[in-house]
Amino acid sequence: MADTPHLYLVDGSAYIFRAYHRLPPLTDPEGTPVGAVYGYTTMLWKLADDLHKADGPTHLAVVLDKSSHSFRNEIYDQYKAHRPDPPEDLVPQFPLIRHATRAFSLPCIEEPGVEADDMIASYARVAQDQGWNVTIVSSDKDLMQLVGEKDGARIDMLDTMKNARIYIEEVEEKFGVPPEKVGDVLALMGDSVDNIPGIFGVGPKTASKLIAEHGDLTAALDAAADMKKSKLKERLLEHRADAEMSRVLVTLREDCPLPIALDEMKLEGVPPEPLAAFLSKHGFTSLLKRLDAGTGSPSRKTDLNPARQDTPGAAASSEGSRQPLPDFPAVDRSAYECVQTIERLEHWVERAHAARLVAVDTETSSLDCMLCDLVGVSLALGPNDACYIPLGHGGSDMFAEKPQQIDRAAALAALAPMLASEAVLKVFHNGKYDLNVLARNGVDVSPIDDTMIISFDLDAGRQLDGIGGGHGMDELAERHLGHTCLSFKEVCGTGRKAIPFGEVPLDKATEYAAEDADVTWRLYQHLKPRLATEGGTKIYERVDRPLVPVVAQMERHGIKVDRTRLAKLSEEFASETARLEKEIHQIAGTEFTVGSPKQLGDVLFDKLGYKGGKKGKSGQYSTDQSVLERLSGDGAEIASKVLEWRQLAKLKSTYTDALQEAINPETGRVHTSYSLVGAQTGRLSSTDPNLQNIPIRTEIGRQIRDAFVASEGHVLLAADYSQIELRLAAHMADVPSLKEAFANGEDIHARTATEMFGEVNRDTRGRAKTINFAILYGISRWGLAGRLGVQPDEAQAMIDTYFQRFPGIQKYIVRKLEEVRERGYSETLFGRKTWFPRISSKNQAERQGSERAAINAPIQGTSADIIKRAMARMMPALEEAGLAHVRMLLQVHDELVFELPEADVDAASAVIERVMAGAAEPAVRLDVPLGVEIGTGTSWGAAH
DNA sequence: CGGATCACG
DNA sequence: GACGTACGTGATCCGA
Repeated sequence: MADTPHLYLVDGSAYIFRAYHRLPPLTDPEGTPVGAVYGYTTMLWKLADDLHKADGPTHLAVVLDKSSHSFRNEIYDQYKAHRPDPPEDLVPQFPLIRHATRAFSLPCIEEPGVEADDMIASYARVAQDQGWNVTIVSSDKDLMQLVGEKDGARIDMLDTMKNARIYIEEVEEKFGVPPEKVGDVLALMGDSVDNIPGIFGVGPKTASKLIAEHGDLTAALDAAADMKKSKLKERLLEHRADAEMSRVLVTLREDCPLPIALDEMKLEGVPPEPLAAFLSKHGFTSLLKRLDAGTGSPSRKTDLNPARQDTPGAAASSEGSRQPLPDFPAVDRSAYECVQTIERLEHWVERAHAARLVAVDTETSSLDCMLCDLVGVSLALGPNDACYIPLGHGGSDMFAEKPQQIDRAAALAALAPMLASEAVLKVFHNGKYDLNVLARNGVDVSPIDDTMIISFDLDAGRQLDGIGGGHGMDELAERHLGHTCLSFKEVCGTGRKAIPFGEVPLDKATEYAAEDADVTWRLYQHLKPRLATEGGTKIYERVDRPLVPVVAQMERHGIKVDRTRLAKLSEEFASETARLEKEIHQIAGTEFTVGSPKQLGDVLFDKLGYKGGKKGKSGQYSTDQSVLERLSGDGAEIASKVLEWRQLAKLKSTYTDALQEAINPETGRVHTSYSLVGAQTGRLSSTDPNLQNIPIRTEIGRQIRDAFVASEGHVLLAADYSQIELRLAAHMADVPSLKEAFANGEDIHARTATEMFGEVNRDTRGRAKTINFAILYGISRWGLAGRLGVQPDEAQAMIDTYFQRFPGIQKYIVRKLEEVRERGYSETLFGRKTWFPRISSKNQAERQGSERAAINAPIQGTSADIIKRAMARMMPALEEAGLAHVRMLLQVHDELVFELPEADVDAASAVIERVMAGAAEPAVRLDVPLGVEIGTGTSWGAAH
């Protein structure tokens, strides 16, 4: 219905509180905190920009809380009584919210003595009664009471942070009752933030159950009398009055006087001048750019900007730390050159030498850099000053004429000296990929910089909800340059219609490929200076940058696997799983898919009637290992058979089958791909295939390690850091007794057991080990209790003892958390930052999760830094010792795997041990020695 | 495509 | 007995 008006009511006050806690603390050029305001501004922009879109606003108003006093205080003097003062750096942002609203020329409603919720309810109802649709921009649970439809006019809600519409189903999902009953549920459960009492001891679960069962609040309270004796019954009876008063407090007033008329909320367009002034005053440069670049302002009839997909969080986080941008012209793809003659190529190479800095990108026939063919190379020397050199286009149709392009070998020969020249810096985005492709084509590249890694070293962890915090080029272009890159899909299509890049016509290919180089060049100009101003230089230059060529080479080496052995294992696993499956079906008395947790749960707990089935939030019984082990312990034979089936099925599909598939036909080896930006803490991650999770913990799984073998005449050497994270914890938290234990080469878990329990035996050592790990991961009494199989208060006593024996640990945890809360990030000993945007979240689970991660990150991250430094130094050290032929193949977080001639084992072991043990120095002097354990064998399994 | 499960440090 | 319980990853399967 195009002509049905659609009113958007923005709950401004609630938004800024939420934005404040979810966005990083930014300041504008004058030093005023503006993080929440930035989020607010981007939200208004997006809303205003949706004018004329389906379901977008035709009318819009912002509603703010003017004062905290309302009719509710008359009813209940404790209403909102214990609310803490807003944080110091949020206070100056309140007036700015008004300024921002005015800058968009939007009406802003605030009435003394009336809460925003009531005002929103009143406007929503009036509009709905006129037949308008209404969207309330908020996620406040109180407002969910309003959701629904009347005479075809609909009220819904929009949570802009989650970009989610909230309609009847969503409300029912949250409360278990329809919107009109939400008030009854709220009245029972109360609200600690607003200090609404509800009924003590009743939370959302119980509340919604009671209302769903009895219909409404009064009925539920009445029913209490007939309940059987329980705590709940007592409480319902005793606190009935509280609940009834709460019911009034949570009821929204829908009859507030309306200060402005609905018609005045009509959204027609946003005049650009006041908005520009506001954006510029507060340093919101990316928005300002969009305003200038677009057709003027948001919500003009032409859709203003294609580059509007970043979330407030992501945009804000970079906005706040942004350098003033050199004034680059907008990307103009028509400016790019397609280089088709050797003369033109030589011209570009010459210019690259003169510029001494060139952004480079390669295009290939597939995403696997160990299998693909090189299809073209692009270069960029400045904004819009970029070219594409096609080298492998056409050819799928043998009869069609290939487009004109330089002979690949000739072109690479022309490029190679420049790519290898120490005098020309080559900038890539994810250079490891390009390095591998070029190396496979006989071209070495050095020196290089990498914008993906720079972004990671600056902004790891800064994203919220995994949105907008990645380090991919398209994402960074949006975030930092306000530019939308041509997508690969647009160029190559998708699904069955997809074509390889080599079949893309040259004009389109040039636009896509040269743009990538151009954007890389621009990102480099933007990100590189930030390293210096934001303290990222050390970690980038000393740790991550040198690692790129090293890891690239490891990937190219690959590792040999014994295909025959894997195939044999696959067969064994297959026949065993088949046998087990039959037995399982027999016991169950029905054929079902054993691999389906859902079906399995129904069989175990419904059909066979086993007790203790717990359903998770998906409404499905949990059938994980711990559950099955319990059932098996209780004598359920089917459970132990399923466990065995699962283990074998997992090993077969994930390892023995998949690893055979992963053997590269050209090299006969398996080449994983390491991500240098995969883990927030700075660890590497491994994919396609993941070689960092090859089984070792069970005997049957360990057979898979035996299939990783050395080539003829060689052995594999595995070098492990022993207990590196605990050693680092001892150093970083400065715990004398632990440091001493490591210095003396003691068994650290035994030492902990002595300190904690007074004696060492298998039991106390095991407990001590669990506690040691619990400390590294951030601890809760419940978590520890679960692991140790004791009661939470007993676990708490152990934690207390631990902290008493090692007071440095507790001080360290407190200090680190304070630091992260204040600065927003944690730091490793080598200066690697990990950001924790949720560290002060109001959501307890979210906040505590961040706290645990923040305690762990410096330790896990420092360990990652150390092994990375060892890796970067390893080959030069081996070469110096005349061991250049030793090949470093794998890294598994605290382990390095090498392949070498058997005769060199002793010499190489000495070098490897020395490099690994000394990897922290000289940058960091550790108070504990780094222990390294080395083993060798013809297989990886044997090397342990 | 998300959830459940399970492999590793 | 409200909330949800250890940190960091990636691959596979099922089922909507």
